[in-house]
Amino acid sequence: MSASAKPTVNDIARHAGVSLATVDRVLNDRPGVRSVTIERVYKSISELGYIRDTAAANLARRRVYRFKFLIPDNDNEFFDSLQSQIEAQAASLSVERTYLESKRIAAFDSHSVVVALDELDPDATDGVAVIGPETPAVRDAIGRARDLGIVVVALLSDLPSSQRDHFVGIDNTSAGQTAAQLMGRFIKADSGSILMLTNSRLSRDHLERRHGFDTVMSERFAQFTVLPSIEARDETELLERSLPNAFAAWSDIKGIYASMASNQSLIEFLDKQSSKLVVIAHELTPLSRLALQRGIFDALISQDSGHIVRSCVRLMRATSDSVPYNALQERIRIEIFLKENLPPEP
Amino acid sequence: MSASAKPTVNDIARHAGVSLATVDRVLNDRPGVRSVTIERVYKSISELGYIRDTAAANLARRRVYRFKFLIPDNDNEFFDSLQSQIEAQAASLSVERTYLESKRIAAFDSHSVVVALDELDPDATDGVAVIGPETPAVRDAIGRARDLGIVVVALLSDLPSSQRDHFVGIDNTSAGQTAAQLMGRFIKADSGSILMLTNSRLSRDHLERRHGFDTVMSERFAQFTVLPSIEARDETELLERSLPNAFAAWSDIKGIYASMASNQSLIEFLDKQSSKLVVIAHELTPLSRLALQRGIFDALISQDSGHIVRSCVRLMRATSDSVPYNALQERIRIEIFLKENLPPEP
DNA sequence: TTGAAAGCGGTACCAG
DNA sequence: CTGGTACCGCTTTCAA
Repeated sequence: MSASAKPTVNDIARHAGVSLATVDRVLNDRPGVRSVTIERVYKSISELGYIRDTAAANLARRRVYRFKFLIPDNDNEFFDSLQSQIEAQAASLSVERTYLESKRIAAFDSHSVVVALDELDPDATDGVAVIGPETPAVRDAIGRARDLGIVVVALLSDLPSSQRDHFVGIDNTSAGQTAAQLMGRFIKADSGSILMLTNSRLSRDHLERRHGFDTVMSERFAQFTVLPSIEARDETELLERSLPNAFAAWSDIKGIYASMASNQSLIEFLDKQSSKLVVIAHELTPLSRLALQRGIFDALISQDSGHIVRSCVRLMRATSDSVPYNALQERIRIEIFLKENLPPEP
Repeated sequence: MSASAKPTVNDIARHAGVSLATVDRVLNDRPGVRSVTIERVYKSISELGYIRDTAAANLARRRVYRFKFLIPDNDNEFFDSLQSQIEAQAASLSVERTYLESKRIAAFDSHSVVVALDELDPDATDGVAVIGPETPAVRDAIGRARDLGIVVVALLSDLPSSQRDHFVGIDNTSAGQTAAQLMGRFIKADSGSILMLTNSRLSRDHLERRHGFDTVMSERFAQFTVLPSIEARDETELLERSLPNAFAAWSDIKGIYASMASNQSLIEFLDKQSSKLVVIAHELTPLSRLALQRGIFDALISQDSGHIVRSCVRLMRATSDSVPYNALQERIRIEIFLKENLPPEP
């Protein structure tokens, strides 16, 4: 492979005996070129091994990317961390002509997602990343956005029934299985029941986590009973009613799997609890980090919000330019944190 | 913040009442500008909030980056995966005028690292990432390379006594602690001993892992005895001598912590072993993945080779241009893999 | 259907 | 010390 100077558009123009403008037309398959000429240009391209310099192209084109993130506005530390990632990355991305904006929308509310999607100005929006429930209304709104040429990414919770361009988030079934494996091995007792907590029983990610958890528990740790999920849409509810009720109803609770991402009231409850339970929660946040360090939580299943935002951006850019992307790099890992491998505080 | 068009060099030239060339001189602090003028330009820069467009600058400058990776040539799946990552990323990075090269050097050999470093052509090398032992000779060679203007990154195993510009890899003490936590909780027995396996007792990363492991085991799981590390520089040795010897000498081995990254012979040995042990190994590779899936291994402590190579490149580029970088993004995570959260095969 | 030429945001050489 | 100007690799009018 002759590592000599990479060929440029000028080189292929010369080689093909056409002008720069024609090469550009072919490159961007714009109309107005005879097919013979097109052929000739393509031949030169492959003969010289031309690769387009996207940086130069974007410079000349003064291309900008405008992306929007739609995030539920409920009290959830993980959403907050996502939002602050968006803000932090927006600063450095603006140098690359990429503009990020985030908007909080009413949580657990299909309608507000629809409204937000419909409000998008297709002339000022290249892509949108949305966290939302899997309802027909949302599905249709996504369809409308895409028809307008907006790239749509389903964030955290997949929306496979819609025509979203990508899903960015973890495989929640595997996350549930991972939690179960840890739970089963961490509990020392020979039997007992396990409580599962969630925000909304309606969201797909919860369903998947629950399902994954149940599968592994019943296959490998059948000595334990997994109780029905407790749903608490808001924190107070969880603390004041659901948790005490559960512990009153079942006396042999040995572990808690908290699949939601707001752990405030759970931690408060556990602090008052005398017996040590195995607790596995989701997402690394300031609160959960502290709980892990204090030994209140035993493990955390998490996903990297920085990586998630970067992935969204790369995918939206690539899709918007219809260029390929590195699928491997965009796969969000299911991270496990113990006290010992907690990354240093940011 | 007026999100209006970003100011360019032309804007500051006009604003400061000087020419483009002068602005450029100030920007790249080249000599030949009166300090009054410099002041004036800086004033305009900050008043207009100018941010340099690196893509455009690199285009004009025809800047290329040439980086080299020095990797031990012993039989180690993780090094292989690192090398294939380098090759894979080289392809896509060449578009960004970044050229990656990797070279395998004699393993466990301080001298060959020194030779490889001294052979570097400073006119054709912007940076080097090196995996090597922490010896005075290596330290001095790194010093020489840096004096020649080459950016040096210590890879996987830190070389803090040298003047390396960066360390890219995990915190190995924490990795050892993490392994211990899992080991202690996964073993069901109330006592027994734990075997620790390593490649070379001389490398810093091993020492750190061992130390981390010991700390947590003695603090939290004192009911178990951690045996002295077994060092096996090559695979055959481990399989044919060390392992059988160890099991002959200690009958109560309940777990194995394999801190090296070549697991072939360990797996072969375990396959013949009747009693089920808790086995924790390092690095996700084809072999270790299979062992985890088959239940031969219980957990894997790992680091992402793709991330590592990307980090090296970003750090070398930034350092070579003396521009800032995002330290958070460059922190390599200590990943834990169970069968359940194994990423899909590449 | 094609080409010439003027940029995009910077850099760097050559005069003055 | 400072300014003019020709690029870098690619895109995009405007004419022909």
